[in-house]
Amino acid sequence: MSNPAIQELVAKTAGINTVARVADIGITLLHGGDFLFRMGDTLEGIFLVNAGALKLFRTTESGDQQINGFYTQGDLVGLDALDDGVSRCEAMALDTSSVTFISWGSLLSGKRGLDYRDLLKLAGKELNRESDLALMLAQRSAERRLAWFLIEYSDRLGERKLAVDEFSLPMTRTDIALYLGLALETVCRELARFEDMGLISKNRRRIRLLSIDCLRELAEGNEQ
Amino acid sequence: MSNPAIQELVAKTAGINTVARVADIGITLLHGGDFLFRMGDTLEGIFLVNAGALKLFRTTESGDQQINGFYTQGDLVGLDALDDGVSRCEAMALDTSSVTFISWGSLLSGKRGLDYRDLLKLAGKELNRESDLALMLAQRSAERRLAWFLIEYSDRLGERKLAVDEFSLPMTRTDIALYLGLALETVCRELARFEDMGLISKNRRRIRLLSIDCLRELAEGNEQ
DNA sequence: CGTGTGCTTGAGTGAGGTCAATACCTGTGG
DNA sequence: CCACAGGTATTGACCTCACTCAAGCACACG
Repeated sequence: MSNPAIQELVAKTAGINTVARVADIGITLLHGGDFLFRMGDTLEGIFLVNAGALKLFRTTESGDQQINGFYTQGDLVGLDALDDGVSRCEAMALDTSSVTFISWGSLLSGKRGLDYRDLLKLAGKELNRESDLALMLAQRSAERRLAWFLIEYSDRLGERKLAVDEFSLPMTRTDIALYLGLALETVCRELARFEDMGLISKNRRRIRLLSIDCLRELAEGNEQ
Repeated sequence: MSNPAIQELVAKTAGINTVARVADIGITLLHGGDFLFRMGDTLEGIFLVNAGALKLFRTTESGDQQINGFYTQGDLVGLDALDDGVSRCEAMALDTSSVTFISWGSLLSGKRGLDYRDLLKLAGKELNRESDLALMLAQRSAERRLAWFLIEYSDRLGERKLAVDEFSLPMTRTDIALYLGLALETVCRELARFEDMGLISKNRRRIRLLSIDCLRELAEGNEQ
């Protein structure tokens, strides 16, 4: 998140994550499995993730779920209710997480140094993110999808100045599979293949990228 | 060209169809295959589609393209540049089409009775649309994707008070395939199967939906 | 008329899904 | 400290659906 106003906001709220809910500043603490909001909820603002990780997903009538994205520190969640104020998604904590609620009013009052232009930019970023996901899902190869997933995750860590080549994934293999539109077994197998090829090493959620360049090539669909 | 609305439009704008953009009225006339904008173009506003049809797509480095959506009369195109003003997509006319350019300034000046809230709502709508697409692409079944495509197209015609059960598709089978992440042959075969099942009748681009309810069931993933 | 572009249909194949068995890791209670 | 349970991850065997390659058809246009 390159916006300095948001960076400042993250900095200000760092370290308050032991309080369950601090009404005056709008901080909420969630545990793994807790919902931040459900489908059909009316959202009066957006949530800034201070720590932890959330997944945003939709459930179809036939019961299967599609994960729209994973959100970690510095990300803003809740833009999907921009249309009519009602969320069509559910947001669930993957882990112990802390989020700050920011009402539309407060966001646009100028007190935070943000205006509707920034909000529009954020919406544009989110739009591009969804569009990227759709682009990827339309490519069939499981290898490519998974390489893309790892690279995207790594890149987003890089934006936060965290290590890009070694990290712990906050989500289960099932979540990855739902995100990428694959079977969970395929995710396991593909990861195992990457390990055999010397591209990564892994131990459960702990991942080390041994050849980011090569993974990036795979993600972009270039042969070799 | 049998569509009377388009014929009228062509008559009205006769003689200016070699001009890429008529600045004073902001109307652009496009022919099938013309680009409205390309990847990397800076967009100073959005485009309202008056008539015809456009496809919005992205091309990857490896050359394959993913179609993000089809836009017809009443749709707004160009929100994908909301982030930094630069489009990551290409917009191409599928057919003889007319679009009106609306600059950000003019859009937000209030002259058109719109403000940034409306724009945010539009962005939200677009976000949901992309999200729907991603949701669908993550479902593997070709049958379901195609049923969803037909229903979505029909619903959008309904929003414009047009016939929902009989229409001409403006795009080729290849475009449908790229949109849905399928092979073009699969699109043909699946359509043929729908015809065998008595759900539709078709003749090239001309489609008649014989059982919308049944198609909707298929699209939503409910069995039978 | 031929030629091009888009559409349809067939045959064969392989990537990825499904089902099933096993291993691993963490927490709980005896 | 060990036994057990439940959630998570891995691996194997099998099979299906959709992709690829290929050929033929239909319509539009010069």
